[in-house]
Amino acid sequence: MSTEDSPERTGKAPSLALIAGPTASGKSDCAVRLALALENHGRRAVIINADSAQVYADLAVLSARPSAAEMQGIDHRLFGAWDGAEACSAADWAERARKEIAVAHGDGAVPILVGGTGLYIRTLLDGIAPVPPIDAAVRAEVRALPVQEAYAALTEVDPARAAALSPNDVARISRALEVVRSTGRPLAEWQADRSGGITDQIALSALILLPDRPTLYARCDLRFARMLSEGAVEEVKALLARELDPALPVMRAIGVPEIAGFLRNEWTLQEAHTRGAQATRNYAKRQYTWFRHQPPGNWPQSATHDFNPIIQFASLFHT
RNA sequence: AGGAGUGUAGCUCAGUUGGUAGAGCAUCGGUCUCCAAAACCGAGGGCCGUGGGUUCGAGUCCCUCCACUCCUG
Repeated sequence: MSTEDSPERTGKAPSLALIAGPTASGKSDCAVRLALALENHGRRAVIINADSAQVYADLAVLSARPSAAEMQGIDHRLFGAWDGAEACSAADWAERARKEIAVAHGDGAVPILVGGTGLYIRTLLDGIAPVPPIDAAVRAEVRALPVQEAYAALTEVDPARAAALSPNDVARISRALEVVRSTGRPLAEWQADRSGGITDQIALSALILLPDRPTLYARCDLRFARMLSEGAVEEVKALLARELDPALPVMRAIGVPEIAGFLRNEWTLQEAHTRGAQATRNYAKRQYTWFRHQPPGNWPQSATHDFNPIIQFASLFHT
């Protein structure tokens, strides 16, 4: 139900809020605070997950998915929406996020995107090359190749892409190779075009959370320690019992390999703790770099402790 | 106290028959078009425990001292 003076009624593009930042920057908390502030002003809000790990049902503790109490009655979407047995791609996620955003708009609610997966957010906003789904057999075949062979093969079929990549870049080499083999066209041809982006259709209010590095790392350590005391080991035990393909994203989420090693008696719980905390920090640093350089320059940045929804997202309140 | 051993980058360690030092990890910087909590690229950083000796030249050999570890008492 939209209020009299909502953007929809005034003919402006519907609003979309976005809170992004590295892991442990306090995004979820900020999102809930923004949602509550909006509701206090008579606007409904829906929080939509934009994190590639929180998407999996199997990872509640290890992905730091907000609990019912933390959600504080605000609608949350796409949290635990995928079964760990299936891999969620950037385009898969973007498609569902688009739908959730449309539903929210239809209800007169403000969708608030929260997450740390830059590629997902970019795919949703800017769209992505319309490469058709890759033939499963081709994908399996390509991924089974040792890097050097894959690189050599790519040099044959798509020399331009091969030249642009490091011969060690397994992920991108296999992507480029599967695209040519499956579609018959090199990646560059597909990438000449982008589709699916929603930037033109919405009024985006974005905020990037970038706590100072020492604070962020301290929060990463705290976060992993908390996970261990809140059932992370049990969660991994249950996940391992499913005997999924170890190459699946769920199986590689931070904390899973580390705790799995402990459960296999390869190292101690203390060691798993150390490794998990380290992996969290390493990840946070990569995200830091992404969020510092990849988003458009006009997206405001903020240290977490500065967060004040009414000031940072003023445009959502000036209706 | 005696015996043995170890002291090289923030950490774990390599350093061949003596020619003023390397790796992995961490840290820092960066890349990023469909498994991105992925994958990859780059940089900085060492009076080689201390003091002396041998030598043209010592992390590398000899002695002193200091620290730590283990064993025996």
